[in-house]
Amino acid sequence: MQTISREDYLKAILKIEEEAGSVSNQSLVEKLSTRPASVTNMLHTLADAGWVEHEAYKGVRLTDSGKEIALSTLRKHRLWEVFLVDKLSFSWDEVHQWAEDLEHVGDEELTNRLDAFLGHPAFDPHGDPIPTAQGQWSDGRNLIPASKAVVGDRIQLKGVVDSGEAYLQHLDRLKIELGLILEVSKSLDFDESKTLIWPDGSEASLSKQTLQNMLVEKLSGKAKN
Amino acid sequence: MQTISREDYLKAILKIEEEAGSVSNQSLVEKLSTRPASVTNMLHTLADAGWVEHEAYKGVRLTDSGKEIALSTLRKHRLWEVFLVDKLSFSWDEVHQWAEDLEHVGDEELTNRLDAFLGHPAFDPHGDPIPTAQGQWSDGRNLIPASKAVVGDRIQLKGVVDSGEAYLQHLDRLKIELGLILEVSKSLDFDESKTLIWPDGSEASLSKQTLQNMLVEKLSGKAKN
DNA sequence: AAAATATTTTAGGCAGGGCTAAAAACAAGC
DNA sequence: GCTTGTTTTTAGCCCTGCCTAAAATATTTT
Repeated sequence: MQTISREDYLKAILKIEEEAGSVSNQSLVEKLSTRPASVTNMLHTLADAGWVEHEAYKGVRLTDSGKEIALSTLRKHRLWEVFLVDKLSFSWDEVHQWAEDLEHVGDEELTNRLDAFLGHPAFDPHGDPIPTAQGQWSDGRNLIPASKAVVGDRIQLKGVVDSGEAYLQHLDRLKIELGLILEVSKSLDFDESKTLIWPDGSEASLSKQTLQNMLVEKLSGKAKN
Repeated sequence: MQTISREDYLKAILKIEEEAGSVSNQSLVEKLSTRPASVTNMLHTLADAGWVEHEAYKGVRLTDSGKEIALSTLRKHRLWEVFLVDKLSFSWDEVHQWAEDLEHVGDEELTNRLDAFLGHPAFDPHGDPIPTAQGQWSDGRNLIPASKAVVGDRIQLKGVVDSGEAYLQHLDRLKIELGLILEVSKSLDFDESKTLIWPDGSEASLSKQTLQNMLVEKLSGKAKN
């Protein structure tokens, strides 16, 4: 039977599979801020339910039914995040905690109605793609970390790698939000920082770390000098 | 610390206090579909937290802090019900279960934003008053059960006593919804049933039980014959 | 390959909240 | 006042999911 904790584990496993390919207990300890023994415990529970395949000391893989639950939970999470930002006017750094709770509420029917009410959004407030009701969620976009952009590029922010509160607030303070178009004006080999130009003409220098977490699309049209 | 179960108990105690004046363990067993021993257990927990005063074998009363939590939970429950009906187009008999989950999500801030988004509704889809952020919720309306109406009265449905799914679906089948205005055309002493006239001119006879659960307002203007 | 280090599992507890069965307290009827 | 029936409490158990400590297995280093 599905519980909040089990859904959280399945969602974490799905995300780690995407990010890293294979899922170690250690990676779950980190992602879920828990203890190794708790992970082993829960993996047994999930394996007994047929949601994961688990071989001792070897790692874990989602089964089809486990992936279905994980995708559904992720879908709910991201739709509720859109709700909180679009309808209740929260900022993108405030919504994660509540979405963690909301993702465990509602069935497919409710989720689909929420989806329709929100206008079938394709991306959540952090630029992450929202799985469809059929469980599709590869977004087909070709995003690169802003750290890979070179001088002269015009780039548009389409997502973030780390959607933690601290990082998002950092972007807020820099007046960087989803959809913003920036131009790379300088690049320092020394610390791999870059200077960017905002649409209003202002400039600022961003650190390598900040740039690595920004997922951008290179715009075809070059900037005019 | 607040948990889902504790909030459920506090809300149940509040409702029983309103309905019956005093709260017995038995009444909680019925309201929460649980067992006597579970109630005793939880009342100890709630008393230790300072949310209720409990004297063995004597009954239980909410403290101020307990009442605050109960009212806040009830407020969230009813606001989410409005959301589900107004925004996601659920019918009034479908929303209770999800609202039971949603009422445990979010803080005051989220609740107040939801309230504003919904346009500060005063009543939920069953006609029950929604407590304000300050915990006021006496609605001042003077509602009577429809069973008290007499022939010739024009009555408007403003709420229901029992908002269980079965009863609400019964009303749906009769094309009775909140705000509907009916006229009493016949009254049978025999079984205390009454015949009512719909705005479209159709008629139907309602049982005593059905009428007792409908909370109505008598409209001042008499019906024209 | 052996030693040192890191990861995972087992063993055994704990807290929350549910349950049953039996005992205790209260309420009613005779 | 006793007896009967109902309500409440106690006692003891179960399940979920967390934890620590220690043992077992992998991996890395030398």
